[in-house]
Formats: sequence, structure tokens, C-alpha cells
Amino acid sequence: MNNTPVTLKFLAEKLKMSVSTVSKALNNYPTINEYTKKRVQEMARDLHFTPNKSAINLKEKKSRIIGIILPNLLDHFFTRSIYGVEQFATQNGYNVIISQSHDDLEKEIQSANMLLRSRVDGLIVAISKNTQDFAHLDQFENMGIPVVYYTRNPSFNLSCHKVLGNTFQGCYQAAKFLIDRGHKKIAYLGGPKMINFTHDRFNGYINALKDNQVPFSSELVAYTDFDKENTVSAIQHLFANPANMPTALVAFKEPILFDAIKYLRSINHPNFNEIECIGFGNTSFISYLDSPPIASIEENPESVGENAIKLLLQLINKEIDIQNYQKVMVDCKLIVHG
Amino acid sequence: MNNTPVTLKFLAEKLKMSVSTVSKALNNYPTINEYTKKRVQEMARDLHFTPNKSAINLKEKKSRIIGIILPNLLDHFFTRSIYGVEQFATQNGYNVIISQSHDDLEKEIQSANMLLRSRVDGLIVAISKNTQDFAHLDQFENMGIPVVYYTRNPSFNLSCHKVLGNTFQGCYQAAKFLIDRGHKKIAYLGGPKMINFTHDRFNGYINALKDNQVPFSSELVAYTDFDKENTVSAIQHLFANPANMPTALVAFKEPILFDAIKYLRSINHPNFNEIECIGFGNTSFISYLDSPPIASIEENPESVGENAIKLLLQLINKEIDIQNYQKVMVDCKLIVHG
DNA sequence: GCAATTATTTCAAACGTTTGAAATGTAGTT
DNA sequence: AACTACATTTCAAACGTTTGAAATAATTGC
Repeated sequence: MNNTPVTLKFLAEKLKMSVSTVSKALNNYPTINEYTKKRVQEMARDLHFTPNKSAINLKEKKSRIIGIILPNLLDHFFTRSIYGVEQFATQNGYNVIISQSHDDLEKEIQSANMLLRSRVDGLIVAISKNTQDFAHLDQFENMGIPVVYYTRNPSFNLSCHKVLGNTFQGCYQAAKFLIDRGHKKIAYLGGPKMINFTHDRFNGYINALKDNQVPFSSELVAYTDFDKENTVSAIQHLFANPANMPTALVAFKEPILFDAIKYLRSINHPNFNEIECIGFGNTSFISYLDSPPIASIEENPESVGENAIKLLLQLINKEIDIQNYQKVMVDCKLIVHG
Repeated sequence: MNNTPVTLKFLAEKLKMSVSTVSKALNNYPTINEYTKKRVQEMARDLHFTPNKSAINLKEKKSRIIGIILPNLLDHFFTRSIYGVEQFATQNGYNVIISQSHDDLEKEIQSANMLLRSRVDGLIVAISKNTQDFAHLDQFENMGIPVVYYTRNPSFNLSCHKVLGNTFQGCYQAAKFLIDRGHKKIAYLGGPKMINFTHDRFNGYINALKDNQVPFSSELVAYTDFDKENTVSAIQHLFANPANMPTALVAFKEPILFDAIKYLRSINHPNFNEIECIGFGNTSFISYLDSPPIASIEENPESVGENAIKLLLQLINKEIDIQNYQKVMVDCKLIVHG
């Protein structure tokens, strides 16, 4: 359609004034005559002038873009957390570029590099499950671009900003809830050991037992990655000893909890109807299950996202020194169903 | 950390050569001496030179960014379609900015404007459910930036590029499947009438009946938006007449199908166990349901996304004229469960 | 030893914007 | 008429990159 792009220069020529006047008029400089402003703004509107962000970025040395790297968009935790980020970012004039690592380090490095080239003003990242080396992410801080790790983070590393679900508290609460309902044999089905917070969740479980004088039994603890067969054998392990049969179950994440429930039903477990289960998640699908968990540990992903972007913006605006490493915990909430 | 940013100029000063030599060396120009290239590339690596994309975009007049606008990221159809887009875009050196409209026109306009300012090279969009006016999207084509509508599109408008699920074929196939299993009373639970393809799905249903000499009854058709109560009253309507009781159901989308199943079970519908259902979707949660649909209409979102980006890249590369409006249909596949 | 080639490097302008400093215009005072 | 004091506009450089044209250096042939 249009051959000549509508730039400040183009507007300036049309209006027979200088480029700077046009620029200042559009940016509402007080030194520009009101009538001039009106003329410029009308012409800009009529000709559909759209400022070129690349040019602005180049001049301003900032992009007003926040990068997000996360494993995938199929997990509702992540999509819900994005909601929190986007909401708050947009309100503050920032845009968001989302990049999926598909839990693959190579892809994560690619994403990081492209976001670096795009000169994002800050980065929010949930690392892939096999990220051990952080050179690709450290680059950002080396260039003065703040990075906030959220959820999945390098647990051993204290020299980075973190926003985490308080997964300890969530798991504690769940176990406590089951104890209060009279359960003495509460099984714990943990997640992949390489995910950093697997340990925190287990500690929440253990501490709830301890604080309430419920004896711990290692027979009642098993781990699984997200693989179905793996989950089944973990469950078989948990329900193996008739003398030590669980009456309740806390699971690392809802899909594996559902797998567990499904398995117990499929083998016609004698106490199936009495077993009370809780998992991390709280998906809307629960309402469609016939044997739903008694409660869910709601991780408040939107809030995690919002806290991450809030912290990031404070770092970008230098309200917090980039070296003054922060750790923010977002509490979980137990949602009792039915 | 670093005070002076590592730019071409900085490298040039370090190496005591001109900016252009450095640039050409990094871009592997044949006129540059091999030894020089090596020196430059090493220095660039050692100093972690990262080309500034804004500067390149400005010079090249293209961003190598594809914009996507879609209603939300909570619907797996959309997240799966993004997978297809991202995959193919990345392979071809493009990055993707995703923006959610939250099914709100105002937010969609904002997203469009920001993507326009970012000078995306192309746009893929699934419009919000109340987008009637397209000025904010037409801007792109006016600036020569191709737009591909996918899934949700302005149905009345032939002057735009479209990539659509062949929802007619999907629904036809589902109805045909049920007919072949001997059903004569197949109910149809449709989606919001303002979504453009609601009609196509209904037509698939109707045509399957017609082609197989199954009489049509308007009592067996009802519509719902995604609101639960609305769905329940639609279901009540479908199962109201004892003389015309459905034995099967085709639903617009799985969540509403699940609501339907749940309701029928809750009222202890006498034929509940015989009723066979099919919905659009195919989510992984189906495996956890006790009364799962007999089949799902898999819409192949990844393929829809991939077709959209393929078409878009052809338009960007001018392999297809921007005015030569294309319509691509992606077939659905019936997945029989169990 | 010098012109003719060829190889390699540098110059300079451009992309579209912002912004402090300088220039110009206008009105008010004396 | 000359001066000050503003109001308004323009100049010019800068941001980091690319690239054709021009300049320079190195090599070859005679």
C-alpha cells in the first residue's frame, strides 16, 4: 500500500517544520506551541504514524521489554503465572516476550541469547530441569540486566534473585490438614529429585508429622518423575505393606496424583473410598473427577508471577541494588473441595 | 559490571581497525582477510559481543519477529498451536512475541498497536470473541505487514488470509462415527453463536445425518456459551422429551462436554451408561475420567499453527502476493478412546 | 622499477528517534 | 531604536549497525 513509511521526517516535510519540533510535539514538550502540537498530532493521527520502537530503543538504550523463559506453556502453573506478569508489566508500560525451553538446555540457551540480542530490560526465568551451568543466564547480569528466577531456580545459588512458591508451607498445611482429620498413615509421593523444591515439599510433610507427633515411616515415602509407569511402581511401593497401609496421600503434583488414584481404583484397593488425597495444583478439571482429591494445594501462580515482575521492575528502576539479592516466598493456600 | 557496552565500535577500537571491518568480519564477508576475521571473531567471543537487534532492525527495516495475538494461554488449543508456530519460526530465524487479548477487544487493540510499534514482520491472530471492527488489524496490511487469521477469524471477510481447522469435517466425522455405531438420536451441543466456526460444526453434524438418512430433530440441538449454568440448561433442553431421548452427544468443546456428562450423571439419567459422547479437544485429562467420551475430535493445533506460520513466511518472503488471499484448512482426526 | 591487478580496509551515509544547546522570533520596556 | 526577556523552533550529535563506493596496500607481470 504505502510506499513511503510514515516517519517523523515524513511528517516534518508535510508540515514544513523540523523533525525535532514534530518529535517534541508528539511527546508533548512544554516548549512547543499548543497550536503546533495540535497540528502535528492531527497529522500523525491521520497518517497513522507509528513510532518505530527499534529506533527508540536504540536511542533510549532500553527496550521496555521483559523476557520470560519457562519450560513450557502446557503446564497451567506457567500460563497462570504469565498472567500475573503480563498484567503488571503492561500496566507499567512494559511488553513481554515469552520463550519456551521445552525443558531442554540447548533451547534455553538459544532463548536466552535471542532475548539478550533483543536487549530486554529484565528477565524472568524458570530454568529447565537439566540446567546446571548458568553462563547463558549470567550474561544478563554481566550486562547489568536483572534476572529473577522463579519457581525453578538454582537452589544452591544464593547470589540470585528468587521468587518461589512456599512449597514447604503448602505441603505442611496439606499434611497438617490430613492429620487433623485423624489420619496417622499419610503417604508422600514426591516428584523428580532434580527439581529443586522437591526437597522443600518433603520437609513440609516431615515437619507436619513431627510437630503433631505422628510417627514417620520411610515406607510411606516414594518418588516419581512424571512418567506414568514410574508413578505406578512408586504407588505400589507405598501400598505394599498391609501392616502399614496409608489412609491418606500427599502428592507432588496433581497429574501424578490422578495417576495414583486411577491406579488404586484399577486394582480395587480395599480402602479406596476412604483414602484421602491432596496434591499440588488445583486444576479446574478436578470438578470432573468421580473420586476427586479432598483438597488441593493452590500455588497461586498469578501471585508468583506478579511478585516476580514487581521485583524485576524494582531492580530495573534501581530501587533495589542488583547485587542485593532478594528471595520472595509466596504462600500456598489449601483449597478444600466439595 | 561492565560500564562500556561491547559494540562494534568498542571492538574496533580494541583491535585498532574500522567499525566496518569488524562488522564485515563478523558477518563473514569474503573480502575480509581470513586472519582478520579470526582476530575479530575471537575478540567478539571473548568480550561477549552481542549484536544489538534494535540497531539491526532499524538498518534492515525488518525485525525477524512474528507477532501472535490470541485470546488466552489457558486453552490448550492455543498453547499447542503456538508450539507449531514457534518450532517453524525458530527454524527460519524468526522469533515470536505472544500477546493475549483475554478475549477483550480493548486489550486486543493494545496488543496490535504494540506489535505494530515493534515492527513485527508478520502477524498471526485469533480474534477475540467480540472483534467486529478490524481497523487495528488492517493497519498491518496497510503497512505491508502480512496478517494470517487462524481459527477465530472474520468469517464474512474473504479479503484476508486464513488457516482454519476443518471443523466441518471434524464434526461430520464424529457424527458419522456415532451413526455407524447405530445411534439414531444424536444430540448436538453447540458453542457460542458469535464464534465463527460454530456454524461450520453444526453443518458437519447436519450433513452427516443427511448423508446417512438419519432424521434431524431440532429438539436435539442446543447452544451454550462456556458458562456452566448455560450448559446445564442446554443439556436439560436436549434431554427433555422422553419420546425423543438422545443416545449420543456431540459437543462443541470438551469442557462443556464434561459439564454435560457430569450433569447427566448427577441427575442419574436412566440411560447414562449407554450414552456415547464426543467432543472437540482431546485433552490428556480424559484418561482420568470414569465416564470418558468414547472419542475425541483432535483438532491438531500444532498443525494449524505450523500452517499459519508457513503461510505467513511465504507472504513475508513475497512468494505469495499479499493480496492473493489464501485459505488453508487443516483436517481434524477422530481419536477413539479406550 | 613501475603500471596493472587484486586483496583488503576504510569512509560515509543511512535507518528513525531523542534532546541539550543554539538560533530565531516576538513582545514589552525604556 | 535598542535592549531584555521570553516563547518557540531548529541544529546537530548520538544510539549501533550495514553496505556500496572509495581508498589504500600488497602482489604480479613485464
